[in-house]
Amino acid sequence: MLNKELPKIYNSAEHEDAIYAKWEKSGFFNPDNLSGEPYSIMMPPPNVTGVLHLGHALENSLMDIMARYQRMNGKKVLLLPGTDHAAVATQAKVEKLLVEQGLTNPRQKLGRDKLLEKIREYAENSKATILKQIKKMGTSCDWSRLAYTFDEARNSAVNIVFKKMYNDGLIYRGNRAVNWSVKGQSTCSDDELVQVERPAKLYTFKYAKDFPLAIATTRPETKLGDTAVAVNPRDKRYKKFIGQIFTVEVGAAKPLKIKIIADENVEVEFGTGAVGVTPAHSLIDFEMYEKQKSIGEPIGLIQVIDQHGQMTQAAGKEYAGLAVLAAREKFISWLKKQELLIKEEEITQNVGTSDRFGDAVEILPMTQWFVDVNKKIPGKNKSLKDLMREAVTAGHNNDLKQKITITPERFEKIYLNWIDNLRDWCVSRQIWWGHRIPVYYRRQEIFNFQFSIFNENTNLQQDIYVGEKPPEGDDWVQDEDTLDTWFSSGLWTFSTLGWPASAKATAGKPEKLNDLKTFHPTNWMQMGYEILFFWLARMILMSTYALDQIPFKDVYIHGMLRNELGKKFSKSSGNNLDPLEVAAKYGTDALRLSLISGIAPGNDSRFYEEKVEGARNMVNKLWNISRYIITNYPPVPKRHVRAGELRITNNEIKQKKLTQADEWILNNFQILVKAVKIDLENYNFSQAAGKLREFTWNYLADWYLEVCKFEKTDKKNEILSYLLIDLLKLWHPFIPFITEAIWAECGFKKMLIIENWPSLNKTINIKNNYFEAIIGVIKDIRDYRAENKIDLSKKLKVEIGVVKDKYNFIKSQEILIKSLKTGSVELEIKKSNKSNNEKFSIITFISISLVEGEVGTREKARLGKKINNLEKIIKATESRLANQEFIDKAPEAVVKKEKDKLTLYKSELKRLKG
RNA sequence: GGACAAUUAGCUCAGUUGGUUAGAGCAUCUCGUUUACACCGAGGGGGUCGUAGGUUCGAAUCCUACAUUGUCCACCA
Repeated sequence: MLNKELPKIYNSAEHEDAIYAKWEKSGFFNPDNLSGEPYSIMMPPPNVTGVLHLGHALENSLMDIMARYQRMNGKKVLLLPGTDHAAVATQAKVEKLLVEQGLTNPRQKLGRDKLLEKIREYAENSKATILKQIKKMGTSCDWSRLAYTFDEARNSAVNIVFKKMYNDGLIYRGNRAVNWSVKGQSTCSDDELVQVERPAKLYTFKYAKDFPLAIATTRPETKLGDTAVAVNPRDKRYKKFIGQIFTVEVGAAKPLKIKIIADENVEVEFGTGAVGVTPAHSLIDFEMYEKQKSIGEPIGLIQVIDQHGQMTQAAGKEYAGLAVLAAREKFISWLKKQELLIKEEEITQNVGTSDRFGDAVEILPMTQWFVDVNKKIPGKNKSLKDLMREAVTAGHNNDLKQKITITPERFEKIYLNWIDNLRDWCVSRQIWWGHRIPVYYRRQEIFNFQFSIFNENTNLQQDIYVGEKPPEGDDWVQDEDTLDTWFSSGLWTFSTLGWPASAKATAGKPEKLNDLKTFHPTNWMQMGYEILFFWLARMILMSTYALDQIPFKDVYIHGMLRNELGKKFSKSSGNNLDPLEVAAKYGTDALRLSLISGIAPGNDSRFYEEKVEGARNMVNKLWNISRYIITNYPPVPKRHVRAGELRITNNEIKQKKLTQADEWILNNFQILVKAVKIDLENYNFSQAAGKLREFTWNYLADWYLEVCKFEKTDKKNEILSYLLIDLLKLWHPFIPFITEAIWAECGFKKMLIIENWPSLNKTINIKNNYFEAIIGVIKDIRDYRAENKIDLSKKLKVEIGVVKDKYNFIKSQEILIKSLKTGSVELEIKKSNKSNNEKFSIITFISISLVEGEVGTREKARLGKKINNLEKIIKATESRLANQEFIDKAPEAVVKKEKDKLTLYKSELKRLKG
């Protein structure tokens, strides 16, 4: 009757939404309803710019596997969901949409408030979509703690950290060369640049006829702002010029004073060995400028390009107002006319472009807010860089318990290398969608600030207010700029847990006061390697600095998903696989399983529909196995046995209540339970799933269930129930929906999601099991039939020779050998008089009497091949054992194994030849 | 230019401290609709583990060099 209710094919669409609703209603997604040791994972908040893609689907699968596994292990699990306002990305996207709708300059036309309104509308919409999609993935997160990087609680955290950094002198407003997107009218951090290769012209020239050295550049127009030429101090050709100042007239507003300076980084061999230094328009040159200043040999700084990509007054009357390219042409034609141009060559060059707006960035000197990564933190004698470094090496505060481990290890090196090269982090952005910098100025000062191009002597200290809340009095104006989105994302592990504990965030929810204490540092964080620097680094920075704690203990780095050709999935190339469509077609479980199969930590993997198909088949196989067990072996609840409990006593085992097959499957199941635990704890998701698949399909379905059709014993019902129940638990983290659905079919009232993770059954400790040997016999017969093309209906006469003391045993397996898909077999079991001292071989020979004459030659060929192979191995093994060095140096166990193998193979050979 | 990875069956990938006939899934070929499952079952074929050296009793695994592919960083002024 039960089987009538269960269709042959598992229909995912029928179950998924209902099951998710049931889980949600149960309250088990919320750790407040769980007890035990806390375990927390913060979901990397997806941007509110789009929809769920395969990368998200992978991440959700990984996180949910861990969350469910830990929950079943009796932990108080928090998987905290959230979304990211993704400052630049979102504003850029909405502006683009508005432009497409015909609004030419959204910022100007709409103004701050109206544009923000539009962006908010878009973001909220997108947020709702993506959250719905996360639910669709089956992710077991606590929706009551849903967070957003741009809500009030997170804003308060941002302001407080900003203020703390400011007070510690780690955030400063400085005039530095920064990356500027003309199109986006905003700064970008170094990490936000995407390097694009493109052809360029390299011009070699002299500033003036009598200038002693030539320099090369791809940006001639910036040379109107040169203030120095750098040479290597060991360069014999130029050494004598170091320190000299040359005044040249190149058409700029004022004659340029070019100082020859020394810089170790200039390569003597490269080009002319001399570098024109333009501090205003090159990050490296700006560093030289700062260095010169610090050693008391200052050089000038002349800004010749403005924020709109046009030449400034400083570039000279001829150039002012010209676009960069026009200025370049003009300058080149001037050089030609003056006969100063020496060489012109085509090269390819990498240009930093804005990640979000797509234009090549200009380097401009600007007054911006920076996080100083090298300055010592007051009272710490360590810089932020040091904190970031220590957290993954010696441990935060040199405490190994506060050390972050990165899986796979190699990313640790990449991370440390990045930290070494880190410059001060420019955190201010000139876009509107983001946390506004919590800094306030007096009116007249903001006027100066905005229109001063560069004035080192501006001192605004007394007129600046930095704080969580706006200052009193109405003559204060807030800084127009917003913060880099990573500033708020960096706080994610603790800003989501009620830090800072403002009255509002915790009102009426006393238990939440403890969230931070309970769940921080978080236990596990997973992310793609592409945001290692953006995010991992910044979370470590923020958490160690603000909380004096690491943000998480373990980081798991996953690779990127690529399509079957190895290309990145991208919207523009139209090769996108929509995870939701795939889930609709094959089921969410199949999608999840396929995403985590065949992946190794940190490595990219390819994803294609066939993979999902395979996973779907696995899911369906499990469905049918369950269907069969539930139908034919009454479910355990009816027999008043607790889920997963197997009542087998040592006595029963001794009394042979268990058959060879029973022992074999129970043994292998113990091995599986152990292996899955180890794999999950080492984040080997793919391997754990692989082993589950192997057991379920190849052990349970292909052998044990088949055996059960012929071997009827009292214990079968209990064993099968035990196996099914615990197997469902093991599978649950990977394929939560179908396992929960089957669980309900079993008749359990309690949900699978909070069942206890299977533990090892200590009564099952069986040695000397020979079921593998039975399998060997059966396979031999099948193999023979198939190879010799003998019809299953035709009777096959098989003789099995068995050593004396195993005769009764093999006799007892007669029915299995005859029945297990071996076709029609007439079995004759013969006693061999040999004594049995061969551990491995209980069956010494099988001879199959031939039914038809022509089969003889086929069989001879088949045997010949086998014999050949065996002889080869025997020869190799013999020569290995003849090698004295092998005997002397290899471990005893290895030598013994070789010896055993040799005896085994020799007897096997004898059998085949005989 | 620097760093990191990958290179194993037609394809996609495993291979956990070096241990001896190198595994899986898909594809392919042969056979089979026997009431859990054709989203199935049984069986077969297919790899000198990128190349060349080295270490070792023993190497897909460790070392060196090279090749190819990919990624990241730095950038040529």
